[in-house]
Amino acid sequence: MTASAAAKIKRQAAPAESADRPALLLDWYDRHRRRLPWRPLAGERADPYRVWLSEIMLQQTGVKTVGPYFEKFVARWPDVAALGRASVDDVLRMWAGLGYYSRARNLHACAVAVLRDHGGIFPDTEGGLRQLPGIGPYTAKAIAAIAFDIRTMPVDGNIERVVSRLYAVEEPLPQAKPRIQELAATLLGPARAGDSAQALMDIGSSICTPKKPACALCPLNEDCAARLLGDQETFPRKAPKKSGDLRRGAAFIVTRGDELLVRTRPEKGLLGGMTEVPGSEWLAGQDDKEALKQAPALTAISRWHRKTGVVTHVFTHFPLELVVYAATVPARTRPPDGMRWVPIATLADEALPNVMRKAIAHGLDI
DNA sequence: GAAACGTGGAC
DNA sequence: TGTCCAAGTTT
Repeated sequence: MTASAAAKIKRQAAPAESADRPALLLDWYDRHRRRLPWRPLAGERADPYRVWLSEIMLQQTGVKTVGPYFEKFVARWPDVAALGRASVDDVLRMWAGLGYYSRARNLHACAVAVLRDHGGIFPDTEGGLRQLPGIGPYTAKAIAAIAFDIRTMPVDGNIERVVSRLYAVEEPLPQAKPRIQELAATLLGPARAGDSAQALMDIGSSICTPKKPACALCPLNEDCAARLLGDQETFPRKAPKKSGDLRRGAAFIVTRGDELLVRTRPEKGLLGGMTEVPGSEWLAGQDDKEALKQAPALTAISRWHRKTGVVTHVFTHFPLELVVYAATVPARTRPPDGMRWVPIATLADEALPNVMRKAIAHGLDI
């Protein structure tokens, strides 16, 4: 067999090997990368603090949502030392509305640990990063690659989708995670690991989208297995997820002049450490009358006024329906144990999750 | 390994 | 309108 014949057979047998995917990826990134608040200009060194902060905020949260929060945080706390000296309550207040509030606690705990145990300098290894609160396997790899140019491939939801399509991975998620991690790592070149990962993320978010991917624009389209099958949208395979049962409860809006009665939720669990108005438990199959029995014990209240309609909210694992009861009490009425009065005018500064903002708006007719 | 953990946007 | 998805971690 001649050399050219052998080469032809090889091309046909293994087209994936004919393209230098890592180089294609980096070329594409240099021309099309998104400009984002936490990304340095091309060629500039990444700031580990900004990389870390953005990675924590971006966990299960969209780029567009994170933008304003990221700007607020870096304006108030320009480096990890400043954040480490802040109070958890201040951090929680700034985080309010972003969701997944344990991230905010872990963010603060991480800043404190970096300050106390590492002299205010982030560890520059994957293993060192992994030890810090709020930094799991993905985030450790992401910071290592993006901030420290360590040759490792973080795999997020975007990269999972891109890689599962590129190789037409039939195994469903989450079982396929180890396999996808391996395949993703083959897209790493000899250098610029962070840019390789961010190239895949950008492609995943703007080209290799969940619905109707724009394959014509993809630098890896020539030997994408899913595209060759004409089956792009069906990857990644995943088992259907079950939604939780509807839970019901009551929220109690008690006003004393221009002040509102609130309390702080326990540190652990749903909306941990956040501010709320007093309320009943949230249970499946609970009715209004049952929920009203759990109203705060205030003898000054002569009657509850049930507001028309309900407040609905959807959490990750269950939908919620809240009925709202309102009442007013005289000036100088003492708050029940564990509760406090806050001026309605300063509610914007409270660590109020969105479900509570909805309930308060409904109860106050705002 | 599965379940808990927020919220908003897109279709 | 309901469903899916978004730079996952913790228990």
